[in-house]
Amino acid sequence: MNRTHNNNELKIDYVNAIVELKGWVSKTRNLGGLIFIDLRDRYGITQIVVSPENPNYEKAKALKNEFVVYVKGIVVERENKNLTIPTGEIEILASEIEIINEAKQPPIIVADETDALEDTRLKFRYLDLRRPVMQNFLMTRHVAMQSTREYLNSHEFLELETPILTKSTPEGARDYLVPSRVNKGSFYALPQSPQIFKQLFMISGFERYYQIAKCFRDEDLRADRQPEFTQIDIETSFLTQEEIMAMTEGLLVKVWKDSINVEINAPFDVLTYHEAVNKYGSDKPDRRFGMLLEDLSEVFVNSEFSVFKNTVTNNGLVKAIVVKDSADKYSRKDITKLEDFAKIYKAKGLAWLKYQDELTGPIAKFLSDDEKANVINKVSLENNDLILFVADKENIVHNSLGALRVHIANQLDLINKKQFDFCWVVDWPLYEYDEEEGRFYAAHHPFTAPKNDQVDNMYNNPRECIADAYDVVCNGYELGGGSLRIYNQELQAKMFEVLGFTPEDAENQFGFFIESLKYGTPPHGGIALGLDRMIMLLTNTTNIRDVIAFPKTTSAQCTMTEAPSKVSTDQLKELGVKLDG
RNA sequence: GGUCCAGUAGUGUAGCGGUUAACAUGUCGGUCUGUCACACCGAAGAUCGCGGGUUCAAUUCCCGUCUGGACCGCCA
Repeated sequence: MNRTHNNNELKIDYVNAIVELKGWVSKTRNLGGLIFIDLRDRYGITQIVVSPENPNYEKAKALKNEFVVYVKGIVVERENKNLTIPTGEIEILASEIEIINEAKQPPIIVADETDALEDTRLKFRYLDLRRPVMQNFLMTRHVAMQSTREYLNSHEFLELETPILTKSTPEGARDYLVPSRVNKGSFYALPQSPQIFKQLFMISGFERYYQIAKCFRDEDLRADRQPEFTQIDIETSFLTQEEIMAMTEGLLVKVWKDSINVEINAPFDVLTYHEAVNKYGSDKPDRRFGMLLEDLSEVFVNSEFSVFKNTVTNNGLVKAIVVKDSADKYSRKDITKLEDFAKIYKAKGLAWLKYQDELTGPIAKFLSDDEKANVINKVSLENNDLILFVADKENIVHNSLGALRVHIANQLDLINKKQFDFCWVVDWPLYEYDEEEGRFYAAHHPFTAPKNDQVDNMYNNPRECIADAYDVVCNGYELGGGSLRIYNQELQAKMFEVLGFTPEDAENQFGFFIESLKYGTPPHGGIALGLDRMIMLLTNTTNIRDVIAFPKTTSAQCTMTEAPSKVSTDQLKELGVKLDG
């Protein structure tokens, strides 16, 4: 009782073959006399037909959705063909039907167009994953992973593993902690990324490493963020930034080709961090549409309009985006909604003008004729354009206008959803300054090297110091990021010093690593690509849960297993852990 | 930590200060030999998330809470 074919295999040239199939009952259509059964497996659907004179007729009548069945029969050409499925020209005249297993009525419709909400789908994920769309997402994931391995293997990379139980570090995301039974009071941390280990592989002389690595970060979730996620983690010795970027491009070209048969063009455009932020208001710009940020600060230095003028004189910026040919599409009420949207990003307000023969809008009366002419000129305003201004501190201007730009592009359907726009964002600042804590943080991570000519800036002028760091961006998603690493022990120690570590702190947290740098460390660098986001792009979904087999909800729970869950007091006692209340 | 949206038969939605709580789909029964979202006829199926309050009366209004989702903060 084995199967001879899968349910997507049998075409017109199999007519008269005796075949045996297995699968799930996807749908039955009982016409009173004739019964049609759609038999589904992961490959596709085959139609079974049973007529009243067939000895299996009663059995066929009893079949319900999601029963697992075995069918033996002869392939025949259909009277009425269904050309929308690959097997639609044939059907199986059943000579034997065996119910392998029955099924309860499923809580969700097992078909591409399910009617269930995500809540229900996640609770019955094993049924949700029977749906062909979901199977395709995970199959694409499989192909992308194998394609990645093929590419990296053929470029002399070694797939090496690193520990899941490792050491907590204070920098970066919150750690998931695992109590140690053998060492009561001590904790392992799950890795946020294998960063230090992959650098140690370089020190060990492996030269080219990769790992499809699970990473864990105990931070709040988003549509594109899960607490455990997968990175394609790569590290190389002796390569330049340009070489690493070219290698990454080659990988992405192959993955896109193998997974969805799309040719993407390499090399990708390269933007500096400053260009990206200034033009797009984002360090991960979506370049599939225009509406770039325009700096109009100079126009308003001496303006009568005090809101703009004061912002400029207080080191803020006045920037704007122009929504082409859309003044008539946005009512005052609509613009108020846009303003509310901008306020989410801390903008104090959203000023606007419409150009309909002349500039109109609430702020028009505050602007001189010169200023109006300057605005029109500077951003090449045309009739029926809408211009939206944010005047604020630099990062607020960029954040709010950057988000608004994407928001409006979605509203007006300006984005070609079939397009893949890749670019690199390079020359990142080495540090970020935290106003509240009055200290510098590593913008990337504390092992990122400053550019060669920036070593002095590292401690003399940290705000301006540029790193050898690069992000690869696709359609507004940060697909991956990497850097050349510090391979000089003194420089690494200096880095910790600028970050506010005492020598003792540095020794406690990273002593083994600083020590390792002393034994002949090759220049090295790498990149990590977010596999889940990559699959989102490949499958054109906007929900990371769709491309992860068993994901968590936004409150970091699994509704199916109900993890996380309480544990027994015995278990806690064994670990030496006491609960607070 | 914060803001916003949602929670009503198995599933997805509608609805309303007083209802026999509606529709679709699924389920069950019936008719039907070429369907492929089969069609048609009929039936069953609801603690209106949970707790409290207002009211003569709450599924409906208010407060709290839980769950799901989107976003801000957070994510070296």
